[in-house]
Amino acid sequence: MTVTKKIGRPRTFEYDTALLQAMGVFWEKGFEGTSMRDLTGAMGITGPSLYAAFGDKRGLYLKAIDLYCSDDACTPLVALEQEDDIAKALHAFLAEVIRSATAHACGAKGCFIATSVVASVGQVEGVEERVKGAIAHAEMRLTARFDREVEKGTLPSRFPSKTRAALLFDIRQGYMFRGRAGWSSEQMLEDVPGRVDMLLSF
Amino acid sequence: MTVTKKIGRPRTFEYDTALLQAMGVFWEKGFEGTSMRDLTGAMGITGPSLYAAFGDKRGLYLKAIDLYCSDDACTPLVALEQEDDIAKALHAFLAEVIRSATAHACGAKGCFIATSVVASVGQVEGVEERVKGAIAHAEMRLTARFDREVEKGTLPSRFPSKTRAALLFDIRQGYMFRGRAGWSSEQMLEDVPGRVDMLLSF
DNA sequence: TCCTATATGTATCGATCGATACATAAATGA
DNA sequence: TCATTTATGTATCGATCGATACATATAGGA
Repeated sequence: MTVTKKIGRPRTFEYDTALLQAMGVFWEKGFEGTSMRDLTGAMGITGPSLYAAFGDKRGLYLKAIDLYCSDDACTPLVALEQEDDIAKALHAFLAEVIRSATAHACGAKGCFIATSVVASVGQVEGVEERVKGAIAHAEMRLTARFDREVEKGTLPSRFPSKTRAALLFDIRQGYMFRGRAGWSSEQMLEDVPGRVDMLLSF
Repeated sequence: MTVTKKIGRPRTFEYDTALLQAMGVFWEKGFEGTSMRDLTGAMGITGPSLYAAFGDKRGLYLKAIDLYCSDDACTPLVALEQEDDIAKALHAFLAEVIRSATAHACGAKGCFIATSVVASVGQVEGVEERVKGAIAHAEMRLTARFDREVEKGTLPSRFPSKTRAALLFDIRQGYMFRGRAGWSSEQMLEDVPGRVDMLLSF
């Protein structure tokens, strides 16, 4: 990676770190519930610096959403893709879903998209398309994981990867919702094995 | 029902109707995103009347949540309970879920609790316990519906009513989430039959 | 017909909202 | 060295926020 030198006074804060802090605040308080004071306080920068770097409050919000949806930000998906045994992979996926739903690094509960951003659909321009994109992206990766097993021969060729991926995704939403509502991870982990069996049945 | 006459000047608006209007606004805009101006405008009353009748903004919000959770406010549950044939009942339940997720009477999409109120958990005192209660209440009714079939003998005694009810509830959350994100009812209705079969398998 | 109790409408409160003007600081390029 | 460019810190903008004081209106009870 080349360090491109830019003219002008350099930033005294890390862009990505500040964005991550902002995401945490939005996650917990929602778009309207978050004030500029909340943001500048958590990000450790002043108002003008925030506006110069991220545009306005909405721009920062959309950038936080994009950050959450990018790369390996979704740890359950990463867990699903890294484990070769499909049953273990599904268990790892759901366990990680439950873990992140009850105790995420940023302190908030649930899923940033599913239990926080979703409420701003129709209120903040640019959110709906991003949520739609997040669903499509996640379901694509889930489907691909099932397809991998079909190609390996572990699952039959008639296995409905797409519909099972959709079901798995909805199960994920359920756990995220419960997590936000205060359910304990122990409560939710109980029926994981049974659900894994059902997801793989044919 | 006895009409209890009260002293003092009578209200010029209907309490329940105004509360329903308020719920619609909260549903669409969220707690923080809703202003008193939004509320008084939709409810057709002035600020002082609102405060006199509902306490404050938070009090009105909690009363709106209670209204949504009460009685037959949840039309999918009503559909599930009214149909005797369990397969048809499940289909009717999910069809009604999808219908209400995409085109509810109040104009908002998704589920008031699952895609709007959920974001205010931890932000508005009294919300978390209500969301928890709503989940418990819904799952109880779903479980009872499966148990009814077990008692009838339509489903075997070993049928896991409780875990299937939880799965059905999570499927509901998924549809509500997708509805809020802008999915069409046609898209969602596609895999309903397959999911009904899965819910009834043993 | 008063008295009490409740609801309404007008007008407005202080606080906080998101956003910015302005001067200053710190980097590069000529 | 000096012009240009970008970031920072202070101070503050008008708008809107949730909430209320006050006078007035309308009911039942004595």
